[in-house]
Amino acid sequence: MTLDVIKYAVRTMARWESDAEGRLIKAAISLYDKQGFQETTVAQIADAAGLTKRTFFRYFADKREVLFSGSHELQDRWIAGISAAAAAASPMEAVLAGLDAVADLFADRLPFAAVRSRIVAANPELQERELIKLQNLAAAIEAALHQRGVPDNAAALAAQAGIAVFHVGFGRWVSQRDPAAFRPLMADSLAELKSVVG
Amino acid sequence: MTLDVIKYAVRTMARWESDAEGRLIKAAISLYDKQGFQETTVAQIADAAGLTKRTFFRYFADKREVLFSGSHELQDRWIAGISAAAAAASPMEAVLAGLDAVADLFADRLPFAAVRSRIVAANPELQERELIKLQNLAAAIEAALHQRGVPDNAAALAAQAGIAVFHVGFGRWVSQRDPAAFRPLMADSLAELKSVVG
DNA sequence: GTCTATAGTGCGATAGAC
DNA sequence: GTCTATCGCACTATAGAC
Repeated sequence: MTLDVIKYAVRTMARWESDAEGRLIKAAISLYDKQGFQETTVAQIADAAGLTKRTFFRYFADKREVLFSGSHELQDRWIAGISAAAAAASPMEAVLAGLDAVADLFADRLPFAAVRSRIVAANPELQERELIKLQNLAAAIEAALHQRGVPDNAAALAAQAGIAVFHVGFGRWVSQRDPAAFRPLMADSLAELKSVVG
Repeated sequence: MTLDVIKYAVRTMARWESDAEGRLIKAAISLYDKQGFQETTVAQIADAAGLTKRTFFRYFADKREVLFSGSHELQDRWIAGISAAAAAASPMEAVLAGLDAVADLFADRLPFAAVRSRIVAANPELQERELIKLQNLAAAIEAALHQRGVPDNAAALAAQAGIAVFHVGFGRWVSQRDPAAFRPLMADSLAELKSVVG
């Protein structure tokens, strides 16, 4: 199955450049960073990627979504981490197992994440999208906790607490230089949460 | 100065119906609820309020903002509650003093809030706007804590924790019938947060 | 209040692989 | 001929400029 996909990619490379989606993402980030999000048109992005506007919208529902293609994988890993947590783990322990499971995802992406964060920070529209992605993640976490038998309120609050730890920790991570600081910064963020609510 | 304003209001009441903003809000909510947010045009709202499209945009930056006119007052009260908290109060205690201070704001608005919540829940665009308003509130809380001498990390996490409690508690409040349940539901939400992170 | 530029959509056409 | 990725074009809606 995987082999077929690779074969197909190689074969089609002659006709169409491969990885249209990846090229669109790269072009978009580069342009958003260079000249601003609002100032960049979809036509410019498509052009830079050697594609057309119509193709851009085949991959992304709108101009913002191109910066959030990774959110699915983030969510999948987090949920998988929760499912893999020991049955005896508390709701919060399960949520933190999910957070630990996503750390590897970011190990080699600090430079990318930093640029992306700058772009998002400069644009309210993008911040809105980022927040709803985090809320979707929270909802998925809540559902995963439900499946472990965690009651409504506990699931909702544990999910929100997990997202708060991630959100704050992530902000710290992209503001510094060490890619490996991801887990320690998340641990700091969690410790601080425990300290303030405790 | 104040007298001039009153004179002006009285004079203009004859020519124009008073409280244009309030009429626009009522008209918008009624139409959004009846026929959907996307399906409602700004022209329809203005028409129902006996005003023009141009006037709508003088009061609200866009079609969504009309549902968030109360956010400023919410933020002001919350911040005032924090500032009024005892100097000896912990960061989280200060945040909760702010939360307590906003309770009165909602005492007589449960029917309105319930309709509004239904509208927002049915619309991703509106959810995005709601989330960024909550994040702005979190940022304001964080700043208020800073001013009390609370260090960065603690301020950020206490603010996020407060918003999480409010967000979950508010969702429960609009799902039931008792307007007076606001404070008890917030207390439940807080207790659950303490339980899961503790 | 009119005009322009752009976001975003619907639908059919095309280019190439099988 | 069938399938898929991409393109072309015409269209609506709207935000912003004048």
